[in-house]
Amino acid sequence: MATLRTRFAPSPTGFLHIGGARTALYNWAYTRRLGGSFVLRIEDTDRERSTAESEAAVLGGLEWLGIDWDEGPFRQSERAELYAAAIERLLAQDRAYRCVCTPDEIEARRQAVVATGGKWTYDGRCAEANHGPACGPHAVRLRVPREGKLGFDDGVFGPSGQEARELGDMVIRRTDGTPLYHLAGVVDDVAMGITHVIRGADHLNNTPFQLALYRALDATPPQFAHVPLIVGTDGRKLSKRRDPVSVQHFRDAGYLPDAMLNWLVRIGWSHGDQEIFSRDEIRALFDLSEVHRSSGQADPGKLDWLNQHYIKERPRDALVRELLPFLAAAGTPVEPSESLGFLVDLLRERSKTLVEMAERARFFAVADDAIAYDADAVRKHWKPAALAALKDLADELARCERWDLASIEAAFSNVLGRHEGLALGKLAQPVRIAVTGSAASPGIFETVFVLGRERARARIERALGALSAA
RNA sequence: GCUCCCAUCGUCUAGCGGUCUAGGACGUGGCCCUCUCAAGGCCAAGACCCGGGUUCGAUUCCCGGUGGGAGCGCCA
Repeated sequence: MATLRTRFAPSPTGFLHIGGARTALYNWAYTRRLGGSFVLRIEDTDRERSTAESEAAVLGGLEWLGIDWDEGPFRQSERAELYAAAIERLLAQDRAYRCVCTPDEIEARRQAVVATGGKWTYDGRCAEANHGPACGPHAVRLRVPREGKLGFDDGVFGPSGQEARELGDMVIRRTDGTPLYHLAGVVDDVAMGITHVIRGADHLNNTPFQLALYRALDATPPQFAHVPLIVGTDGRKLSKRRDPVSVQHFRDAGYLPDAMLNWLVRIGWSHGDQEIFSRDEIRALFDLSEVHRSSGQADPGKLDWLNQHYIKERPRDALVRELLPFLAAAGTPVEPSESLGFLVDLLRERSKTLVEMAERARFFAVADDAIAYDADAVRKHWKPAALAALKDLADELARCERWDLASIEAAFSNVLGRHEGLALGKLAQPVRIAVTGSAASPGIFETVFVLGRERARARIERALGALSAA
C-alpha cells in the first residue's frame, strides 16, 4: 500500500483564514498521526487574483500556527507544462474537445434555460463539432459521461456523488490557454501521488466532476474526506467583511497559536468530552472518523477561554518574550527583567489575550509621574481620611529592611495597627490608585513589590501631593 | 429554480435502540472565597426541529415536511 500523502492547497488570494487553517490542521494532524508526507501547494492558476503578498501571508500564518509541511510549497504557476501536456493528451484521445462558444453566448443560452426553470449545464454545442487547433479562440472542455454515477465513499460523509448527467462538459482550459482549478488540481494530485484529499465541504459538489477528470486521466482517485464548513455567528459562510477570519488578525489580537489550534480542531471534531487538546494530543488523537457532518460556528468566547488557559500554562520566559511586542505596540515598551517576569505571573490569571495583558501591565511600563488616576476610582476611594494612612505607609515602606512580600505585608499591618478601625480594604484601594492609577490590579502587596521600593515611594509621594491639593 | 448536504441547550458537543428524570464545555445568573480585578470552588437556568412509520421500546433506524447551508463560472 502506498504511503499516505496529503496536501493543503490554498489559493493566494487573501490572508490565511480560519477555515483554511483548520483544513490545513486536519491534514497535518491526520498525516502526522498515521505517518506520511504533507504537501503544500499554492493554487495560483488565477493570475488575476493571486499575489505574492497573499502567498507570504498564507505561509506566515501556517508557520505561526506551527503547522509544518514536508514538501513544497509548489506553485501551480510554475507547473504550466504539466497541465498543458495533460490537456493535449485529453484532446488527442478525444476525451476533451475545443469549444468556440464565447462566455457571452453561453450566458445568453443559460439565461434562456434558467428562465424556463431548468438547470443549466453546458449544452454540448461544440461537443461534436470537431474543432481543430486552428478553430480560432477557443476553450477546452472535458467530455463528462452522459450516464452512470460519479460516486465515491467520502471519509466523512460516506457514500456520495451525483448522476453524471447532472454535470455538463466543464471547461478545463481557458481561451487564454491557462488551465482551470479542477484540471490543475487533479493533475497535480495525480502527479504528486496524493492519497487523501481532506478539504472543505464546499468542494463536495465539485468532486463528481473531478472524478470524471481522474477517469479521463486514467488515474485512480484519492480517498476524499470533506470537512464541514466553519460558519459565522449568523450561521452563514464566513465573510471576510463580517467576521474576524484571518489568522493574522488573531495573532495581532494576542491569541496564542496553541489556543488557536485547540479552538479550530474542536470546531467539527470531538474526542469524547475532552476540551483541551495540546498540539501533541491533536496529532496523536485526531481522526477523520470523529469529524462531524454539520457545519459549526466559531465561538469567540470559547477562544478567549482557551487562550487564557494556555496563557496560564505558558512558561514564564516564553510569555515574557511574547508579551514584549504587545507592550511596544501599546506604546509602553519595556525591557525584559526579573520584575517583568514576576508581573507576568501575576497577570496571566487575569488576561484573556496578550493585548489585555499588555494593558494590565501598563502601570508597570509607564513612568512614575505618568500615572493617570481613574476618575471613578478616585471619587470612590480617595477620601481625605486616607491621607494620613497613606503617608504613614510611605514612611513604613521606607523603613523596610528587606524588599519582599513579607516585609511589605508587615508594613501594611503596622499602619493598620496604628489607625483604629482601618481595614485593609480601606488602605489597599487608595494605595492601589496611587501606584497604578486604577481600582483594579493584582494583589496590593505584589503590586507594590513588583514596582520596587523607589518607584512605589515616588508614586505614593505623588499621590499624596495630588490628594492634598484636591 | 435545480443538485447535493446538514439538523441535541445561545454556542461547541457526548450519545452509536432500553444505561436519558439527555452528560460535558464555553457563555449567562447566583453563592462562596476575597484588599480590588481576576483566578478558583459550588449551585442554577438552558436542547433531542415537526409529522409519520419500524420496534416491546426511539435522541438514536427509515420516509416526508420544515428550517439552514453549500454548489450550480473560461474563481479556487
